[in-house]
Amino acid sequence: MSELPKTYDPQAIEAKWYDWWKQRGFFRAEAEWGGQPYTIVIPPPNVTGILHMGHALNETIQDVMIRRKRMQGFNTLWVPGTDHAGIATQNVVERQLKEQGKSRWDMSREEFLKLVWAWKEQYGGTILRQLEKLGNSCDWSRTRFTMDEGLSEAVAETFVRLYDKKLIYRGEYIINWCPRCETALSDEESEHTEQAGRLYHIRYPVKGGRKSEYVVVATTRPETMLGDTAVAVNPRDERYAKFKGKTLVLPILNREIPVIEDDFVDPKFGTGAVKVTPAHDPNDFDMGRRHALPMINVMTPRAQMNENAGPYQGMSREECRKKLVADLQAAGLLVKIDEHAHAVGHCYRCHTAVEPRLSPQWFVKMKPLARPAIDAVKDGRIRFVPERWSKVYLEWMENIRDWCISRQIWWGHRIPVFYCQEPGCQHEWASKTAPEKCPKCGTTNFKQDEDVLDTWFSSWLWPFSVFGWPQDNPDLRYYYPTNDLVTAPEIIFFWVARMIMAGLEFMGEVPFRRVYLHGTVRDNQGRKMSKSLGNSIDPLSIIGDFSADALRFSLVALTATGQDVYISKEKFELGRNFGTKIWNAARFLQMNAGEAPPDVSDPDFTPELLTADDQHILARLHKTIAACDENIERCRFNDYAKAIYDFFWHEYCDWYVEYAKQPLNGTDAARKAEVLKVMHYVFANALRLLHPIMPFLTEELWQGLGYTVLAESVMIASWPRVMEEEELAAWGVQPAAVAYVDAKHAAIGLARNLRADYSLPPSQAADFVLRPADIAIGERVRADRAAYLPYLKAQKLEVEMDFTPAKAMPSIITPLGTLFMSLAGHVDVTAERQRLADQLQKTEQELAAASKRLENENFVSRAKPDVVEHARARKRELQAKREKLAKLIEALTPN
RNA sequence: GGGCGUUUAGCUCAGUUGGUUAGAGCGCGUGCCUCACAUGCACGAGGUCAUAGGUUCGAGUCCUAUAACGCCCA
Repeated sequence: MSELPKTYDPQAIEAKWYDWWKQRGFFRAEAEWGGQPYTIVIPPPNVTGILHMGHALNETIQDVMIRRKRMQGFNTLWVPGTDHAGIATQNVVERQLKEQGKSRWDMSREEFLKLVWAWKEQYGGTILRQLEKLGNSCDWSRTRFTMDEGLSEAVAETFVRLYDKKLIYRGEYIINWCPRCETALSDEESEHTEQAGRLYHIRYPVKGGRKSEYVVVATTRPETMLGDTAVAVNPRDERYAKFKGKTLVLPILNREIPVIEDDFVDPKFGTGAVKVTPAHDPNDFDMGRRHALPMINVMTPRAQMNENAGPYQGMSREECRKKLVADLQAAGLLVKIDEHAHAVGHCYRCHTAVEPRLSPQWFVKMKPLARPAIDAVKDGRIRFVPERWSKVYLEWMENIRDWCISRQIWWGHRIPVFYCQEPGCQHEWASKTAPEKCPKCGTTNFKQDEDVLDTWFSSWLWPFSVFGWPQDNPDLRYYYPTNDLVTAPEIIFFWVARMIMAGLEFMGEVPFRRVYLHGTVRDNQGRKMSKSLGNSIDPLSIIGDFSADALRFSLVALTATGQDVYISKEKFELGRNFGTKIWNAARFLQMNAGEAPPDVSDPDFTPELLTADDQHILARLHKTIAACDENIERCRFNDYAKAIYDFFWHEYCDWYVEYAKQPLNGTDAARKAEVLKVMHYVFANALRLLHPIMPFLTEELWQGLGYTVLAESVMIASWPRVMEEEELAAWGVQPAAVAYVDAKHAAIGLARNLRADYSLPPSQAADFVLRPADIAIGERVRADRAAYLPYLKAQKLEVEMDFTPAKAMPSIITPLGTLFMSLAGHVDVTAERQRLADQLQKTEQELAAASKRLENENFVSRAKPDVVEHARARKRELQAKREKLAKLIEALTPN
């Protein structure tokens, strides 16, 4: 046991212990070890991702849960990994190609995928290495990637199962199309943002009518009119009754289109007449189907106008809008342009405005999958924390829409559907493995679907695919279902809901019991941290400046359950300062303990040797253990952090360590040994309570203070067990002694106030006399006298049952009795009398309020008995205080 | 348009089942280099708990309405 250095150097220490833990295999878990499992699967970060504060919070919370369960002796497994992030990863590699003046179309699919894999191998693990810096105790030997062989098999398996159950279908529908990524997106991947747009009012003349006969339609997207195949009005809208059955002439293209009637049209919006563009708007698409309208696509996949756009062919959608509006104006067909705010979908990966586009895509029929997943939450098999998120979940699930799972990119799981190319056969089938021939006609002339699957189609299998499903195996049986899922509310729909559906569909069992949704990490002004705003705080730079422990502690302490957290660099001083405090307390203990090995193995305190202060700190420790347990169980991680912070700093350091200095510097060897025993016991337990949130510092001190006699590492030491009052009493911890120390703290506080009232500098000693409230207290204080002196900055403290000051002395009423302060100089009697009179007045006010309450018949008869009793005791206390104050004032009053 | 959240000290936020005198960290003021710690110690100032009603013996806490801010969905 070498001496702890004067200052704590986290950088070297954190790396050292992390490597050691890993090398000792403490993060590992095996099903065959048995016991009760506790499992978490990591929300797999994007393989292109780098660590940000949101991860840091998310990961720290999981690590807190995992580390505590491990210490509690569960067979604890935390599975790490990444997802392949189809679009994002492909974008990264395509950007690289672009820098070389190339595109993926310059090479074969296979060559391109080789490049992506190479990129993944080289850079893809970045975020996982960053998680190690954070201290994550994941079982790295189980690291998974959604494109691994096993996980890919799971994807193919589920696809084929759903395909064969007719829950996956292909069809031509309006989907969200990203013209930059050139792929379909699911509804969830299209993020709506409110934008200042315009509402264009355009005249559509009636065919064969007079010049004054026309219908004015209002649209936010004039360029789509090139694909119009009807104009719709509400059947009950009398303004348009005369146009019923008429044909209009679409301006510019002169296409003849009918006026149709549809209940969908809101007569109050715009002019009450809407253009119908079935190939470019989901609502129009539905109308188009209802009225069997032609569907004309006017754009290319890159959102340029195509051959159906007539004179605008080749223009971008933006250019087309500009030119078209000018042309309409020139033709006198543009009535007006209104300002109009509307929501526009944007690609969640590249933020390009999404183009609703008609195209053949693959979909999962969600309603049948949703039903059991709704029940699982309704009947409590899965609980959300905070509970309110279950409403959000249920609302979405009840109105679920089919999931577009095909993506027109190359990086991802290729859709395992095959098409026979024989003219007479044309068979379509799904297969997990590469087929050799068409199962129907036997030809080898077939081809596989070109598209890949949405990344979330592999992520939704994560809680069981990581354990080797669809292969039955011991891991899967042992670790599934997992226990807790920790994630952010943004991905309830993307991921959480879908995992629940997949778990129930493929495993017949929920994937996890509880979902904890934490808030978003924001900057000091409440803005989301983003690259473009430049307001991000890099967790790694915080680790560099403060330590991973400081990062973890501060983040968790500042984040209330389920609420967003605002942070700035300075806020991490909270954790750093706390770490420093602990470090110094450890040094103090080590300095006093000397070379002797700590006696922590079996706390066998000698009741006669335990002072009230010893008993008090032991009682508080066990209260703190209970608080830590409860708060972690209930996902109140900030309260857990606060409980251990307050105990360590304010109970142990502020009070107990100060009390301990006297016996430690004294000559009573037995007392000294007993105090050291208490300190070690408290410290060894506090380190364990702290370990989940400050793993590195606690390990350094566990080793440094020699607690390895208990366990090789604090990581695998047993989690403290709460002792109830009776058990503590048997141990020598008496409630009366604990109450006495509470009163002592209050009395010392009041005495310090008194010193401050008289502006006594710390250097000036002042002696005190206590007139105790009763004989027993007097005895206690007399025996404990020495403990008061440093706090009171006093030479002596007398205890006199019937003390009457010979001359005027400042005094204060404390729970222990009346405390008098002797001053070297002259006391201003008038000022002292005024001081006491002020206190008397305040007491009178409180007493009046307390009395009034008790005089209320309704209160006495209706409030709970213990509340009434409490109020009575309070009143008696105030009465006694009033009497005492009155006497003190009387004593100062000249006759 | 529908839903959710937030509103408590100068700032950031706790306040759990309605019950004594509403708490913390930071910041601020005053005094301390007290032999573990100035990344520290002691003391202090600072609150009509967003507003208006209601329920109750009793409301920061429950109900209703309003306002402001934020988020999600359409």
